[in-house]
Amino acid sequence: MGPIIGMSPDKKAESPGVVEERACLRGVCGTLPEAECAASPLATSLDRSSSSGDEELTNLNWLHENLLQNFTLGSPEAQSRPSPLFDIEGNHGASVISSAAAHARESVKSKPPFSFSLLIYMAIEQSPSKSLPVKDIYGWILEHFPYFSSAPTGWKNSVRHNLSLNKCFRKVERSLGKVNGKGSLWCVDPEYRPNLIQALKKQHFPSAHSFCTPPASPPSAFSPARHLFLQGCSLKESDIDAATAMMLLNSAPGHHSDPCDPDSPIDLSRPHSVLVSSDPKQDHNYSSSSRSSSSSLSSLDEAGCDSGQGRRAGSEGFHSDEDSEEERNPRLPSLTVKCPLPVKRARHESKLELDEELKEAAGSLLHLAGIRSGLDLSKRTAKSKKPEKHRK
DNA sequence: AAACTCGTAAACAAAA
DNA sequence: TTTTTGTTTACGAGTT
Repeated sequence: MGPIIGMSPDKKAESPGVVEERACLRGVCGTLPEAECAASPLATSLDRSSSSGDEELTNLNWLHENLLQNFTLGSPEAQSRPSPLFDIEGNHGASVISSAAAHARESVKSKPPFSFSLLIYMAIEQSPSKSLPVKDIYGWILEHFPYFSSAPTGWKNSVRHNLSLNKCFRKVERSLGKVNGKGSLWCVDPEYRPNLIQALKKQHFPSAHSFCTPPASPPSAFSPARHLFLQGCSLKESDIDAATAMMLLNSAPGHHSDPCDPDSPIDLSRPHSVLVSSDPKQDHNYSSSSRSSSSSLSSLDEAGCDSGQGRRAGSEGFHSDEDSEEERNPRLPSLTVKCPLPVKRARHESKLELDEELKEAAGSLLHLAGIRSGLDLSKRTAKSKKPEKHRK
């Protein structure tokens, strides 16, 4: 989706367009000491490009900081220290820095350039237990996206709506003994994590993706050819790749346990974790059959690991034991259904592929330090080229 | 033009 | 009883 779209008429005033899209920077700054935020070379890059209104770069900044710091360095101590990219560009004038910081402060009220599903995903992934109750998801979003603090409360409805309808999220009962609090915990279905990562990438750089990725290319987000191309022509996707890679690393085996997965820690060598389709239709998978979105799970379905049916046969959600849940999710404890052989082969190949991806991810991160100064600020995605008027 | 995604609103039920 | 949580349906708008 576009960064700031789908607003109802009453929200128009709250989505002042591209300029405020820079406020995504604020999402980061909200979690970092302001001085550090201001001193970020990314912020200075923003400042330098601000006159040209390169909102995409801003998005990049946001993604860069938010993902790299909040996700990868999500620990408090990590957040308290400078970004690993902090020194990339060396010193900049204090006025430039303060200007960027001021700009970030100005744009507190802009809507995040992420869909709710991605916001939820980020919230859950950032939690130590990789699961959150709805209330904490609200809290995380509010904390990192102050826009919502002043937004109409309907966004909470949207969050719940997403949790319910989006296959990427699964409901887990609170652990025994923890009776405090209402409702269940929500976690990211590891099966769909790659889709969300993919969505995260595509959310910002759809055109770059389509341009750089051959139609018949393997689903790897780090194809060597594309990677080389990107190094030559644009930093943007490599940024995203790096951020995504960090998320992948963050989800690497042993990194954390996943309440949704009895076999946690998550093993990215699982087919689900590497079956990253380039099909944008797989980014978000609402289970509602009324939206015909079951077809959007084609690759997973074809892998024999997903029934393609909504998970809601009633309101049992994740814990339904009456429907085809076992077929739908081979990772459930009671599961006996196994993926077909071709899928197993794909697992093995995918694991090798993943290793390569992780290696390249590290390369991308290193690469970031080297070519940031060579940013092609003139390159924009189709979406960012759109007239900056509000929709509707 | 059609299918799709996404955001939003709303109604409703269940649980705390 | 009120609030929160979860589900479902519907619709509009933008995108592909």
